[in-house]
Amino acid sequence: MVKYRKSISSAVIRRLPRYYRYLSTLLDMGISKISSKDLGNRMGITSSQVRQDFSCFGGYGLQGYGYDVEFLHQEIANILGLNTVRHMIIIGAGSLGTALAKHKEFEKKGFKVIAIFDVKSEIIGQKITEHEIRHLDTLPQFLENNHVDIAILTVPENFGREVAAYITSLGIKAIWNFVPIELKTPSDVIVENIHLIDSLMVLGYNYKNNNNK
Amino acid sequence: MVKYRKSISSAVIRRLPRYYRYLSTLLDMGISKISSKDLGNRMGITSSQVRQDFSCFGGYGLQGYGYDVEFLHQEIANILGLNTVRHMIIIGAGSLGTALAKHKEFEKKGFKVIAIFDVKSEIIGQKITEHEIRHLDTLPQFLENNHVDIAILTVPENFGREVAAYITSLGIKAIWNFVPIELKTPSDVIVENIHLIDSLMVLGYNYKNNNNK
DNA sequence: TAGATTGTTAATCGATTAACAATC
DNA sequence: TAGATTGTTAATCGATTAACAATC
Repeated sequence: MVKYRKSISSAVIRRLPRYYRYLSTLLDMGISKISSKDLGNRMGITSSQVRQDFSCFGGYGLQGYGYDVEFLHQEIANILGLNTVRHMIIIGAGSLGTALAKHKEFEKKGFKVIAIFDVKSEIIGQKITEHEIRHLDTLPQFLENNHVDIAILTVPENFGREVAAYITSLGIKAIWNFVPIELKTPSDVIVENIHLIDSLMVLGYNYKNNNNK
Repeated sequence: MVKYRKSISSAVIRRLPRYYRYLSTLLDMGISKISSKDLGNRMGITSSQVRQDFSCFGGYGLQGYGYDVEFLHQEIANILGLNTVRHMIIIGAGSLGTALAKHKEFEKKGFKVIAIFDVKSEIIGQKITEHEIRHLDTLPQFLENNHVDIAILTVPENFGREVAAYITSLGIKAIWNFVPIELKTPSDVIVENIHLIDSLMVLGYNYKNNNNK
């Protein structure tokens, strides 16, 4: 079991999925051990950073040898909680919400969509994959009968704040927010933003200024 | 006209869309001037950072007064190039590609989808919004007749590398990549990643560890 | 003018990189 | 054992924050 008391910097945490992806690839390639130098080279980061990052969690390597790929892969999965199934609901069954509902990769990593909500009466009852779109008014009742870990917020911009306030009032503790606004939530509610337009603007800037490398 | 020689750090650039959003809101509220202190408070950052950021581009404020909201808003739009229309093509007409094609907010900020490509013969010719899905084989010809700034990559994971290599070989210089892989591209090709699963894993981690604030 | 607030320089903080003793 | 490579401490680098003279 992994032990660590000091909180890990978010810079390190944001690199973990990337390590995880590279390690998955190595596994697929049948590579069973790797050094920090080799992994760093593949990922375009320094070996120091690789070792520094992993040592945050207690050190998974063997001096003179390197890291066991399968073990390291599994440990990162543990740290990220990929072995626990997380139940997600989607709020907003527009094209983006629908696309996320149809995305198969999330469930493979333990993130399972269990229901979809909207408020447009015309679409209530329609099916997306195996889920009928439910009316948002039925969410309180749904939460009584189902455990929900994460709400995916894909509502139109002008409803973002209101809906976020509503779902947090019902006890939702984690929001994956696709609405291009900053949500103000109680401090025990985790928000992770995907601000598509921000990302596109940064791309546009770098394209214009050729700021790549 | 804005002048600056030294390249601006990417930390600053990534904050610009956020400033832009806040300034849009202020404009909507009819607020015409704002101090770095007030703006910082609203955004949850220090006034120092606000001033430091804007001073990278030459300083837009007036001592003793603050910043003119409309002017600042316009200047950030200029820096980000939002006044220039960028032509985008979508490669991969799955649910995610389709959702992005239907998204109306991009065009409002100058990012216009002009064509959609895929390779599945069953869907070639089908319409998404006003665009017929074209076969990827017709891309070279399309590029001869149309200016394209940005390619949005929404193909399945196993085709990501191949398709990226193909489109860069055809002269594409900017890729908005939704495929959960690292693209290796020539140094004059800009890549901006949206790694949905990475973001979700970070959310899962913070949810588990309640690492929010 | 006096008060407010900028732009900028200096100080601090945190993250990355380098170095190396420990050890497999 | 000798060579390789870790985990960790120290040095460097960059980004954020604080301070303040300039000035509207």
